[in-house]
Amino acid sequence: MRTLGNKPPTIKDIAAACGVSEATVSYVINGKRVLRDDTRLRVQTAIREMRYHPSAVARGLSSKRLHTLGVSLGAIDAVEFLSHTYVSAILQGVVTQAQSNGLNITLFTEPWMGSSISAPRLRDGRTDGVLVIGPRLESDILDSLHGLGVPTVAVSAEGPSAVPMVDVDNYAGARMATEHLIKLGHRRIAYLTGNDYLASYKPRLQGYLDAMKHAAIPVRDEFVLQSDFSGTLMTGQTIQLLGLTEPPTAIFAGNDIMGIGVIEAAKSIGVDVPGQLSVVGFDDIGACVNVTPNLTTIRQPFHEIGMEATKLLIEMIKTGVHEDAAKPVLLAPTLVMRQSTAGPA
Amino acid sequence: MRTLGNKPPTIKDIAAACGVSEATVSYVINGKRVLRDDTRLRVQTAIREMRYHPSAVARGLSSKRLHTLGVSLGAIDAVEFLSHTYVSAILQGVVTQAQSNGLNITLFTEPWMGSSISAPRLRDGRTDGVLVIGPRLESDILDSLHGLGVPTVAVSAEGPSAVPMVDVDNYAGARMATEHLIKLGHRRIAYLTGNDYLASYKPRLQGYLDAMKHAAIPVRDEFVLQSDFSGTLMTGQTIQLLGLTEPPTAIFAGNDIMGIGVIEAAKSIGVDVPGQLSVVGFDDIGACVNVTPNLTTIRQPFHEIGMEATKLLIEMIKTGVHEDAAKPVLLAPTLVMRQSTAGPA
DNA sequence: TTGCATCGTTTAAGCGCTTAAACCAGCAAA
DNA sequence: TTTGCTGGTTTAAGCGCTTAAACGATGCAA
Repeated sequence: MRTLGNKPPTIKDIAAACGVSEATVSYVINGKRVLRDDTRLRVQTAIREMRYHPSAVARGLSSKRLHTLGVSLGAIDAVEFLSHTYVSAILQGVVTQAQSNGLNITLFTEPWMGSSISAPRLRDGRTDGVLVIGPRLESDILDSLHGLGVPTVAVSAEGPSAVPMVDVDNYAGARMATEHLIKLGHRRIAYLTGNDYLASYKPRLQGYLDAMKHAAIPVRDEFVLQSDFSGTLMTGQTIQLLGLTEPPTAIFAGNDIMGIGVIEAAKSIGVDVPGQLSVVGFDDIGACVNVTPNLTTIRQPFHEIGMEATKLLIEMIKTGVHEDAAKPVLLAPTLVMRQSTAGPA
Repeated sequence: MRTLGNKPPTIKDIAAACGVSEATVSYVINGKRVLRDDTRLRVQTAIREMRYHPSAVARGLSSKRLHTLGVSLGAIDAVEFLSHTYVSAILQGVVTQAQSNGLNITLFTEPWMGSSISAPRLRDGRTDGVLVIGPRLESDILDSLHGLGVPTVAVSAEGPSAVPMVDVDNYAGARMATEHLIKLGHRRIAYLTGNDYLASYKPRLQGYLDAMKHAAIPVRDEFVLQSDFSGTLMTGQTIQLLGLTEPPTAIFAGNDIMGIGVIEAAKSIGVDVPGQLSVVGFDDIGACVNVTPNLTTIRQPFHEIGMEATKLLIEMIKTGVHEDAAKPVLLAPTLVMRQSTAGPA
């Protein structure tokens, strides 16, 4: 047995050991004042020898900065959310940027309980600002945080909002995907849209619709389906689509998970991809290259999204201001052509 | 333009608004003393109306608890590390457990710089304890934290150590995998081991060796290769193995990424899996079911590992003690049979 | 009536830092 | 010799909480 928490040295201990005041030690640490060389050296040595490190908490209390950014995944269930590879991909970007600015990341695990309860918690001094990833559409999290004056940046949220936002250009991506199919000669193109509580799917649907319209291809009602990530629903819908008397020759899936699901479903009923059916996804998650055929998709620059959002947030924290209703930063998607698309039979 | 950070109300404001002392407000919040009903109600109302939430930092300073657990991915590069799906899987377990205990998670982004620099930073009051995931073998992080009295639990670390550890039973898993192949009739079984700075691969190798020994199958030197996650090295090694005059009929890969790489490499040179070559992986990451054929593998209970480690850590923090040199907690792996293994040709 | 719990609340110290303001040589200028 | 700087350091207040200890008002037994 061993007792934990033998108390770490404080600034007082260092000051005493060196025969100087606490203020002097503080100035040595923060370099905010010129000190005599020998004093500085003496203090630095003591710090090293006594393995002193200032308490972030005490520091935070007096300086109002904890050098930590909060990430709220709480708008929807944090655990489930983390399981989506795209969330970890964004998180990687966040960590990269935070790391190079000497900041740590705190994951808020509590689910969003509405502005009156949750918002104040995100302002409890633990973090200098908050990054909100993929808030549910109906959540008031962004406005609440903004209202409380918490530096906030959102990723994959619905605009316009007073909070700066970063996202891939969903509209452009969807249009790109659809136009790719049209260019290949497809005209019967179906679209599978994702969970309706996420912001990304509206502009994607619009991109699909506009691309069709622009090519003067009428959109059939039965070709636009609301799906979700669950395999069963997706499989059923794919089979249903392919069972139509005039089945689509191509399916644009709102994300890769669905795209892969479509491929599996098609294969399961003996429909050849891309021979009889072309499939395009969205996101470019790692699994795309593990399906046969590899999934053609629209790549989201997740890492950049995370980095950019974090950069904006750090900027806000530093300057202490931001423009109301800044335009969303939309990063460009790219078409990644693989093996799941070809001309129609 | 808008200025951020309009100051949140403090306990003082609430006290003033209610005409009571700050202590009373504190007691209302923490319930550590009996108060008259009307006082309590009055304070609670004010708290709600003024949207007050206590500063975690101030609280942390006086009570030495920030209700936050630190996760150090810093032993190796945090960003790269996060990209491994198994890290996010463990993280999910950590978040699950933390969430149900009302704790948040802080990701430490700084790489490990040696005990004298990094260890004190992890004791800066920002977190109540630290979870170290997959420290590099040569790192002294565990001993340093232990020496400083920081509540610490390690995942995927090498034992024995004074720090409590949680991991899958790597030895049992590897042995299970190898025995599965032996049972199928294989005798020429190769083993591809992973990066040598991670703790998991030693017991896995030993499990393989012992299984072979137990079956009285001599292990050929050329069948045991040190590989890593990079596709190029793996591909080359697979092709090299299959090019031997007496090639292996089965390959046990130290993890799924390598296992999938082996399958791809085999397919690329026209070797049928599992017809001519059986492959087993380790981990059971999602991608296993996206390869053709689906990868047979040893499943690690990542979620449970994360949960268990977090549970231990919370326990340590609560009690303030832990036994020196506790036995590592090893969770049971399971064999997941899919399509990449069959009897030898 | 006095003494003594009991209950509800306040006082005040302390957590470990930062930082404006005060202080105190030592030195140059007048 | 006095005055006024200047550079180096200390003083002390404050950040927003928690909590042991003190306090005052009641109620009750002796």
